[in-house]
Amino acid sequence: MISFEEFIIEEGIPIYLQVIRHIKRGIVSGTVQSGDEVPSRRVLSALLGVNPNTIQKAFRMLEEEGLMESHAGAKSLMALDENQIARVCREMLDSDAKNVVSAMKQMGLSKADALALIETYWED
Amino acid sequence: MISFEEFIIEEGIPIYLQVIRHIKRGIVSGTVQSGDEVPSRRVLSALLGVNPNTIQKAFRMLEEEGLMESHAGAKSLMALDENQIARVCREMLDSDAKNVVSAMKQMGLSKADALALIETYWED
Amino acid sequence: MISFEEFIIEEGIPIYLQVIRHIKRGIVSGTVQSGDEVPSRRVLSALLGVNPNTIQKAFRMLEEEGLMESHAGAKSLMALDENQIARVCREMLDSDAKNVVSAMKQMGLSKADALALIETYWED
Amino acid sequence: MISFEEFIIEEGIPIYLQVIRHIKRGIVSGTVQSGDEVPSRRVLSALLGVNPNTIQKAFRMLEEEGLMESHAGAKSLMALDENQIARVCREMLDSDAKNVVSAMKQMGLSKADALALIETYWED
DNA sequence: GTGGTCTAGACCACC
DNA sequence: GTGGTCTAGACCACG
Repeated sequence: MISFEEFIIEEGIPIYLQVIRHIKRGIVSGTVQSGDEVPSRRVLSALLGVNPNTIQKAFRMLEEEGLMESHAGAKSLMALDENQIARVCREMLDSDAKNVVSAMKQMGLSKADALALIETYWED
Repeated sequence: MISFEEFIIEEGIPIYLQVIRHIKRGIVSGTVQSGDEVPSRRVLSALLGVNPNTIQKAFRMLEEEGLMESHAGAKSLMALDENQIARVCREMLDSDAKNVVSAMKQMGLSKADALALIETYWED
Repeated sequence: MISFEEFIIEEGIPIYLQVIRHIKRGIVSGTVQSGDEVPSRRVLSALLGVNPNTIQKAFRMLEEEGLMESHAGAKSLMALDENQIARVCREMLDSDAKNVVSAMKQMGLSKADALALIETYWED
Repeated sequence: MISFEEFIIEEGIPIYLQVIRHIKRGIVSGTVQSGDEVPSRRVLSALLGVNPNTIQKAFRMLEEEGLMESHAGAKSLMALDENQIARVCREMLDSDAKNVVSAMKQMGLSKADALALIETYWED
């Protein structure tokens, strides 16, 4: 069962995108694997305090991307092959790294300063 | 005059928030200073290819935060004191650093791996 | 035993309503009479390829309307008196006739055109 | 401007389908023509007493079917060519005629009885 | 003012 | 219990 223990909703970003991102990060870390069971719409929406439809939208997009399988009346499962896992890893790491580098550069930090800053926050 | 040369609109995030973020990052980098002139709503909306109302919304929120001053019929100017600059720097760096550290940790990267990844992307 | 030989499920209308309508049309035609046996939930759900709960819902509404009687462990039977038969006939014919007349009028057909159209389709 | 004067919501059928049907019947009757203006989402939803999204869904499907054109910030217009008009006419008349003939036959009416019934209701 | 999207709650059919 | 759909209200960007 995929965990949403430490999931915290951020403001300003669509919740369904945050749910997708959470699962994809789990794929990258290896804690989410093919065949893993996904919490039901009702359970997860109650856990996160959002509407079941918001969860449904996230799951539907994951299904359209070919990462999940849903069948009416049955549990939803992750369905990942090697290519998909590799693609997700590449996309997620690329996206986050690019974003933070762009932000740091815009704020005038040197590479050394940026790395030092991130190293500092790592200990939190 | 505050520059929007390299400003690129991202999808999925409200544009007015991106405009605010751009200016705040300029404050952090020092390229935006107190007294600097802000492009007019009309000019900036044309430059970015968005609606003047969207720019208006960003400027209004910056005014409410006390970072900008607008007067009818006159140029808008940045109005920053030391405390505000310090606050903005702290908030922006804190936010971006926390986000990337959280993301990397969720994806199971070690500190060394994360720093190496970011270092790689810095050269782009 | 009430027949569901020619029953075909339409999309976009709740199935339990279609089941109720099928039985009521049988009442109008006289092929469904008081005392007639109703197929069991299990048999009918298998025949129509739908879930037993869906049939259960249709039967429960027919019971609440006083047209059917169910007893635990026994066959369900139609229970119709003259008033109910008359009411069902009136409601069903009235509803269908009104609907088609309204539709044809909205589509600008003259009475003669509408009657000719229906006459054509009758031969199908 | 397309009229929704005599539009009455029926229960048991999705409202957005009823809105689509209303417009298509207008196309059949010729009261809805290419280039005709469509009431805005807000105006129509208020008029019918439903949610703007329900109207939006109907309009979106009409757009996907190629019968309407919508542009953000601008009025929506009907966009019909001869082939589309012919197709809509055929589909709508066919559907309504088939439905009523099927219903009347299931209820055991003869062709003469059915025609007489409809003729009676025409005068309403 | 316009249309587009996100979030929310209720209902349907299925297992 | 499950997922799928319909209706509802608020917000965003646009003209």
